[in-house]
Amino acid sequence: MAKTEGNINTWLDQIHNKYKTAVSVDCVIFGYDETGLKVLLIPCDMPPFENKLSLLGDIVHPNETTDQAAHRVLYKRTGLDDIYMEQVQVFSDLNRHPLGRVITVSYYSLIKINGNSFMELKDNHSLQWKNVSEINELAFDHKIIMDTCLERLRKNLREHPIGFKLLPPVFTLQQLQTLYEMVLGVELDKRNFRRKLSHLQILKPTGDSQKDVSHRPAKLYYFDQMEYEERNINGFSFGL
Amino acid sequence: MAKTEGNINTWLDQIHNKYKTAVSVDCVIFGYDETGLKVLLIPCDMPPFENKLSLLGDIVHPNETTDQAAHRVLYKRTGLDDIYMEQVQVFSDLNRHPLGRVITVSYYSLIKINGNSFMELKDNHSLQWKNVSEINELAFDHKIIMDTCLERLRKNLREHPIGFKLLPPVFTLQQLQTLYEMVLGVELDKRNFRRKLSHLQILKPTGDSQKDVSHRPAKLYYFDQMEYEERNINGFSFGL
DNA sequence: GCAAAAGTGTTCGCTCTACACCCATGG
DNA sequence: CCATGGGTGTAGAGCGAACACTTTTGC
Repeated sequence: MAKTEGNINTWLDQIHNKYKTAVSVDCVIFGYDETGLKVLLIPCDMPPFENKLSLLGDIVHPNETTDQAAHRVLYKRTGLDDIYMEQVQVFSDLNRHPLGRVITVSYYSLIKINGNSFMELKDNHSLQWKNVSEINELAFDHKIIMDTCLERLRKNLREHPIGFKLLPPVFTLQQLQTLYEMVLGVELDKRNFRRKLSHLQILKPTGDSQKDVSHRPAKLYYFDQMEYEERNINGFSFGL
Repeated sequence: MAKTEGNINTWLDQIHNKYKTAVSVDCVIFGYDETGLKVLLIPCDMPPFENKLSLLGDIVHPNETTDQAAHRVLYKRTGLDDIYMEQVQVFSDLNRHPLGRVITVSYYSLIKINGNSFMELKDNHSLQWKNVSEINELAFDHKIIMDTCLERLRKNLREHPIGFKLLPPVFTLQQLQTLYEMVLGVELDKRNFRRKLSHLQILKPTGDSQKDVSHRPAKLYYFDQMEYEERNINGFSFGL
């Protein structure tokens, strides 16, 4: 795009001087294990929040979109790319950041805690997974951001097949049901849950079963993305 | 919030110098009349888009949130406040604005075209309503923004009772049905539509009927917001 | 053989869908 | 009395909810 006329070209300069605003992204990185839904947090070193935890975020660089910034933050901290991410909402309260005007774009992402060894790979000595239910306060307005993203996650979990993104590539039906129950905070009927999934035809058995369990071993399944996309051109509802 | 340490305080200054970014809002203002769903547009005077129409937008001021900026834009152009508005999505492509980096937050709002006399009241000589179906291109990336907001509107129209916000305060069931059909692009069964609304119990008859029509006059209804809020603590689906 | 979790069918009520005729008014 | 849109009921199919017992494995 051409930057043409000089007098128009002063426009952005004026804006930068008059309206000093920084733009950041904040990532609510959800993970899941058998103890519940977790969020990846880091200690905050900025006054007055020195003793609080905060979400992972950064200023948006001049040569990247906010989506790219969010992926960059995630990659830098975890070494993971190709991760499901969704833009949620802008937070722009005037005093949300102690150092001045920072408008932030929030994202949530879903990653598999187990099966990813990033915990050892990156400079994440201070990163920690914290159970969502145990998070009472965070630095800045990050608690509100987290709650907003959690609501969005719950809504999307009911409308789209994204729950699998929190589980290992191969899982049992019971694991999947427990995930839904924990994230949505509801109890589900085992038979109804299985019938619904079986009807959707988006899970495929691997042929394998659990090993080394002291009870009847459960069959293992994987989510068939191709099958889903062919079958659900116009989306569907989980209706859970 | 305290701006404390000097060395930390330089942080935002550095950011402003290094990451020159402006933040704007763009409003997709939907209106509706019997000819269809419309969007309020204004001619663009910025090269290279001089002959195109654009959405209504503005830079976010230092003393306002993006929500407030969106309401300000709407009020300044139409004289209307207390209007339904919803934040939709951030657009941040690097070259979306010819004068430099402008990250924009998109909103849509719903207003009643008839029954509002703002067309004469404000400096809107150049504002125009344009049918959504007739909009093929807009300045900047505004067509994409409009399409995104339209999708969001359609989704919300199915999940929440917001259709009334596009109609006069008092309307017939046929008007309401036609609105749904036009915005969603589907045909609805008259009897099923009426049964569903009657079951929801959120429309109340005014007791009046249409006047001066050369056929049986239709009863007039209004949307009872209070009734809805009491009845639907956890929301509901229109399921259309 | 016992503990522990896996796996499996049926009934009931509700909601969605499809569909056709009489009614009230103005001219 | 005719033209125009307003207004109404019913039957069938599909979906969600509730509910209990048998199976397979490890120890």
